[in-house]
Amino acid sequence: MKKEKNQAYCAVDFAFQRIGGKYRGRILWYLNAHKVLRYGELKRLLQGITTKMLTQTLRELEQDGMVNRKVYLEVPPKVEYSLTSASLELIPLINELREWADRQIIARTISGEKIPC
Amino acid sequence: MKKEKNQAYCAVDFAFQRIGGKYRGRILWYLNAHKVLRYGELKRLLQGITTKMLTQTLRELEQDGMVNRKVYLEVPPKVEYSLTSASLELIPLINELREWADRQIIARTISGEKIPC
DNA sequence: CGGAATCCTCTGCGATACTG
DNA sequence: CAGTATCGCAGAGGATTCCG
Repeated sequence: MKKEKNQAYCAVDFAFQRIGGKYRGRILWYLNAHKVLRYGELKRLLQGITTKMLTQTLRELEQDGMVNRKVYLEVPPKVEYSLTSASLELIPLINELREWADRQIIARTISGEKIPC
Repeated sequence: MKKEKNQAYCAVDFAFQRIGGKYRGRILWYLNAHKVLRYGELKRLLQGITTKMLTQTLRELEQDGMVNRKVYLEVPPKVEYSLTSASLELIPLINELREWADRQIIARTISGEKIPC
């Protein structure tokens, strides 16, 4: 049976369905920073992600029109991922989210916490 | 054992941990639109949410410094929720996310889909 | 009115092994 | 290299009942 993403109740939900989840945000972020990334490069950047989750997340992003997947018919195989026009529009927003988060983290880091990356 | 929110790997993750999840986005959005909402008003707006999830999500948002919780010592009880300075900074971003989503939805609605709210 | 307490289901995600 | 295929679990989220 096909997995149906349950209907969003409103636009806010629709947006979060597309950028939420454990890795989506970072994948989009890395793809923007590097413009084009191969599967293995993404895997290295995402440090510790399993092939299952990476593949699954990339396929979902692709279905949502958030990434382009370009397959080169070579041996060994080569697949490149990049942002689409839709996800590119999102980058400035994700960047602002990141800056907001940075400010929050700094405000709390007086007590010692530190967050890498 | 206390539930520890696992450390964010980067600022992008930190942000999504605070606004992700099934209801957080809409709760923040509604709180902004109405400025102040009582527990029951939120419950009505969120249509179908259980008391468990609403209470739990509100408590997490409170711990994260994303909402204020004001208890009135009356009978019957009265509790009001509102945004904090931290979450207020997020509103313009959420609004842009919403507008982005609207554009995506319209682009797909040629095929008939419709999303309320 | 604004929850708390249980119990239960489902699924996001991880670990591991295999492949064209 | 870029995946696919299984198995398994913890935790997100739901349904229901009770309470000051």
